[in-house]
Amino acid sequence: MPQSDFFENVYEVVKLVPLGRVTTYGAIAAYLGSRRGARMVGWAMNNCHARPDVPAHRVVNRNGILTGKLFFGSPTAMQELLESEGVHVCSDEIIRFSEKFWDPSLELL
DNA sequence: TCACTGACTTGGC
DNA sequence: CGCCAAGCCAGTG
Repeated sequence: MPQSDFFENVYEVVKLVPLGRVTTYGAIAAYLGSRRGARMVGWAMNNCHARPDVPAHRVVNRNGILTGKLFFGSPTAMQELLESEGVHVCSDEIIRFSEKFWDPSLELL
């Protein structure tokens, strides 16, 4: 076990997110069992720098806002990545987020 | 063991 | 539509 199974679980779910789709911290946390554990998901993403295979840019808050874009090194890196995958972003907010939203506890059911 | 922190969420004003 | 306070869990010092 690398660091923590919890983190690995988060990474696993994030990696399962289809290209062109996005998910939320709460959704992942809910899938793990703790809806309020969304902070842990964010914390796990903070460690995502140790997991290059984890598309953290596909993880946003429940409002569809690119909350962690500032953590990508470049303030536009996250947006560029999403745009590159077909996800339109405007003012740090994902357009038609409802359609792009991918719920692991729902789609991965 | 205790206390602090954090890329969140929700409810209230 | 905006900001504030509380709740939650796990990791680190």
